[in-house]
Amino acid sequence: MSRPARRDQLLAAAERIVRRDGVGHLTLDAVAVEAGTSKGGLLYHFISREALVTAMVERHLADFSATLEAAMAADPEPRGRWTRAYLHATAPLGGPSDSAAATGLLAAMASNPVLADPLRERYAGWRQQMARDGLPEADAMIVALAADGLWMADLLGFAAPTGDQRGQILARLMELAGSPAAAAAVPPPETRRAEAPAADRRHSS
Amino acid sequence: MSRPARRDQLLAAAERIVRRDGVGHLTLDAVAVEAGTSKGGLLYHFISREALVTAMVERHLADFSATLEAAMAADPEPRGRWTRAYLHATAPLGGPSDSAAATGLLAAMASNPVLADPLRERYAGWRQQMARDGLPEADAMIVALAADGLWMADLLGFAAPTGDQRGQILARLMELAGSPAAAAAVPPPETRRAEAPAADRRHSS
DNA sequence: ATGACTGTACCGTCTGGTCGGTATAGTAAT
DNA sequence: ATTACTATACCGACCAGACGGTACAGTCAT
Repeated sequence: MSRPARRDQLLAAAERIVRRDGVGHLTLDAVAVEAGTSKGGLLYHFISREALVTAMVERHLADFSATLEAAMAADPEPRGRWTRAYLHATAPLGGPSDSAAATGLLAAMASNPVLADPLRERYAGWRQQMARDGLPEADAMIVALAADGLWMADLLGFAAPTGDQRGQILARLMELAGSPAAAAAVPPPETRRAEAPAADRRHSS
Repeated sequence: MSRPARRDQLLAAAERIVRRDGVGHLTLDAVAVEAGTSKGGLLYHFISREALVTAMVERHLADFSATLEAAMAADPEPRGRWTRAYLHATAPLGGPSDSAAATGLLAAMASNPVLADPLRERYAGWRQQMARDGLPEADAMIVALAADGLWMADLLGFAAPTGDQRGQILARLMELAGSPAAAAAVPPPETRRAEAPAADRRHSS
């Protein structure tokens, strides 16, 4: 198997473990078993546990950046474009993004907070971009912060709004982010009939 | 030393470790040393590591509830009172609450996500109260989510806005939460021409 | 003396990491 | 085609230390 493909498999296994069992269970053995390989095999691709966690952070960062830039490119209106893209990438309509999510961040914070530094730097950069987005600064920040809050609620299972309510919140945030279409994009509550109850995934363990 | 006082010291030590070194370093030995006692002494007060983490969660919950209720009692205007109190308790003006913070939540999520269930239940209850707060639901939710986002930024060190900018954001959130005073506190954008660059704002409340 | 509390030695288990070895594929000289 | 050699990918036994937890012997105010 090709080297990058194998690395991806291992990273995916690590993410699955964090999501399913919690950061505390992210051990080399567990990752190896989850990926269907051996600890030796795992350590061949990542020379240490720290290297694995670092790679998880990087992967998460790359995923997020890609989503962000795609959303930017798809938005014709320059004013508030960045803020809307951030909202879209952080808190998508359909609930928690099934992909990398924040497992890397969690893993980093648990073992060594310094490993999350690349993320912190990026974040600081994003904040600066947001200041030049043509929106009242407080409004843009509120949209970003609310997106973060929603993301956290998704991640931790803290009564994250779903379905109809989530749609309304996101529409209102889009409005704050200067989207003229947003107000019209979501019809008033009366028109919208009860949606599918948005994949209720209460994890038990 | 009295029993509850000692317990508090031990919990405080545990919190310090989580904040400083990350959840992964929250071991019985480390907590005992940090608190200036021995593992035996620690285990006398908390029969197991799990009991310690549970107590951390409970402490955090109690702290937060107390702050919340105090803010509620101090607010004469019923409309949006709850939302404003939540904002105040979650994201105080002066930056991250120096007290328990969320270390308990982090510790729980790392070792066993189920331990955070009491928090989840409370949270669900709060959300219900928010729905009966007399505010447009989406607005109330956005305030709460932004508060959560700010709290997270404080906790993880993710470019959390400080000083002047933080003040403006909180004022705008108060406005969204229906506070009539908030709108007056911060003049509209037109009036606010190029402001003094964050002249270290000492928190008044 | 009693009971609340603390210190210390220890146990079994788990964890990150090392290390010697194996299997396979490719290359190139004969 | 055979042989010899090399590089890559992977395996799994093993180790030293850390971990949660137990047992028990103090200590000290009442």
